[in-house]
Amino acid sequence: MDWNEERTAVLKKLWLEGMSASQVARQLGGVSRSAVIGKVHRLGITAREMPVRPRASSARVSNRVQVRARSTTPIAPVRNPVIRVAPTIVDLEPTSGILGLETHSCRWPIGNPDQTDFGFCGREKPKRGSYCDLHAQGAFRRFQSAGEIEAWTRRGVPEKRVQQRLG
DNA sequence: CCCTGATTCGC
DNA sequence: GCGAATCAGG
Repeated sequence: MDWNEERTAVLKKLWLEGMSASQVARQLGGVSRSAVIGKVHRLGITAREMPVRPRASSARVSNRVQVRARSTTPIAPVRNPVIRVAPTIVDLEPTSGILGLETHSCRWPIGNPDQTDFGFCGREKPKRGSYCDLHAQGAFRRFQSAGEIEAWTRRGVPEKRVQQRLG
């Protein structure tokens, strides 16, 4: 789905009429809310005229009208597989074993799982994410294909943990 | 949990 | 330019 003139025009119209990004996305079909927001920004039409911003919570006009108005199913968004590789880039002493991990503990594995000194970084991490700032830095890289991963790993990255998730 | 727009950054 | 992931919030 590309932003041809027609779709762009519809986007502008609906957006300037006050539709939310997700509403516009549903209307257009084939694009996500993020795509709409991104496009809106690129078009520079971020600011809409809001004579009186109802301000209050999610400006729902009427629950029952809205529910009934929900139209037929849109599109199954197709996403590429996201494969992440976390190479070992930082050497620190583990501060924790699996059992010592708390919700705030960095999950970065250190050492060889077969060795007794294997553990996890365990240092303070942000609420989001699995790793402390140090380990999160540069730890992730996005790949689109298995071949790309091979190329990367063959580049001499010592330890790797590969997880694949779809969607 | 549902939702909103804003921003970043690999592609 | 594109938009998923993330952020920051209602």
